[in-house]
Amino acid sequence: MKSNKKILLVEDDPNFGKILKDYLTINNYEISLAVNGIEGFEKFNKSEFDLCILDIMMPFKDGLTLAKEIREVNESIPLIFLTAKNLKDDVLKGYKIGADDYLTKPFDSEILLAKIKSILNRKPSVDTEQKDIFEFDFGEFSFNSKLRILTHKEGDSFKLSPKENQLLKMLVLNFDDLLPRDIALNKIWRDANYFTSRSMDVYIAKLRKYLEKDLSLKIINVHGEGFRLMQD
Amino acid sequence: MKSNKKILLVEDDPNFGKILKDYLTINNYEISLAVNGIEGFEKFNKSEFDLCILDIMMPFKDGLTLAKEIREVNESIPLIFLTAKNLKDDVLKGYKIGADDYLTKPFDSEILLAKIKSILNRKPSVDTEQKDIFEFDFGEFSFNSKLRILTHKEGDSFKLSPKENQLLKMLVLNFDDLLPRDIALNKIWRDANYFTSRSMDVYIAKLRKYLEKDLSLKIINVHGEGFRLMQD
DNA sequence: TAATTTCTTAAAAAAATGTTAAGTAGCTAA
DNA sequence: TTAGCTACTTAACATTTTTTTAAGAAATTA
Repeated sequence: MKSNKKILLVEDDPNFGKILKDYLTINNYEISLAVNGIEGFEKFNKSEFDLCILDIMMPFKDGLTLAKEIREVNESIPLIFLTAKNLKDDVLKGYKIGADDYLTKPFDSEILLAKIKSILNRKPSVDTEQKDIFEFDFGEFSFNSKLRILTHKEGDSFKLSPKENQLLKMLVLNFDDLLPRDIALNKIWRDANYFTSRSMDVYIAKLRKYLEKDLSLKIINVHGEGFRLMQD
Repeated sequence: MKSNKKILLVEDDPNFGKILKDYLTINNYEISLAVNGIEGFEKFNKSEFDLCILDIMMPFKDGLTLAKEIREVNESIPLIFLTAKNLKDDVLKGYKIGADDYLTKPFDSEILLAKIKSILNRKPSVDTEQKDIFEFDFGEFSFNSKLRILTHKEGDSFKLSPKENQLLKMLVLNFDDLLPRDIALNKIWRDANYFTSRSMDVYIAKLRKYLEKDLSLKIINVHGEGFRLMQD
């Protein structure tokens, strides 16, 4: 049985990398092996993977930095980190980036295999991402989320900060519909707690200020649920 | 911000269990602590949980056996195992049952927290959230349970509170049929006792007030059983 | 009839949001 | 290097919304 699942393995130790690659190959995964973060990112961009296994400690570009870059391009691909030592800080950073798991070397290969299976067998998640679209028109505004510029018909235009931009983009993508708080927090702030939530409220206030140029547009709150960008 | 996520923690060491429970409680999770597999399964069946943390080594009924029973009833709830030693066999069995993760004692509490967040923040899988119905028509009303708006034909519309909304949704889904009190309490209040029951009565009264715009609709009480939304 | 359950209203308590401003950290240019 | 800029977070206080609790009346059941 061929699993036909494709895994990107980034590991700087060539011996260990080779052995791991062979082991996973025997178990019906298609493995692309990169020896450092730079090569890893190149390979990642060249083809489509189902999972990444990243060593954290690597020369040139470490696994966490690589993970961040990967997350910027693809926000849902599962990431497994390998740590040489049980460095708590690295582990926590990894989770913050959006790791699915981490393993401390030396680890048992069967356990890695079990983890991989467990992750890949998960039901596919809803992909909310719409990567290519970055120009939007709504109300009297046009909004370029790549340049982070919000322009009003009359000529006024605002440069948006990264967070303002992401939040507005999510609101616009869900125009007239609910943008759940948790979803936005986990996507933009990568964590949902009291403080990130308050921070989000501050950003909502900022966006409201921009949008008040068009009186027909409103960001309304659905108490306890989230926000909704709508037009009368 | 209240996370309102409910976790079933099954751990036979009372000291450790208590400390872990407190730690997670501080971090805004609602914890139900059971001291063995038998009690764990009882608690699991009594209310709705978002996640289970199971110690493997326990008297009477070990964590793996409990996990199997839980899986028979609920095939998607995330499971985290705690193992006293790094017993490979247990770990593999755990994954086979459908564990999301395991942690070897002693573990760092922050890491457990990161894992919990990571698991709970996963995007909802396709079959649960996405296909969810949230638009209903009944009597002279249309009801959007996502935006929590109940609209009467004449144009009147009400913003519903989260609890009003959930309760109405359950009534509508069981239109003309009995909605058992316990079911609703466990689902919405996540607990069935005297106080939640009184609270539910209050909400029933509120819903009746909204619905009286359409005289043909009624929420009738089935004494000792529950409520029934019906139309003459 | 006594015990239990439900109805209703009001008040109290808890939680979430709106808004402004101060604090902080990182970056950049003089 | 410092001063200034930007983005973001945190604090503080006001306000709104939601939920719980209490308590007496009414209804139902045994």
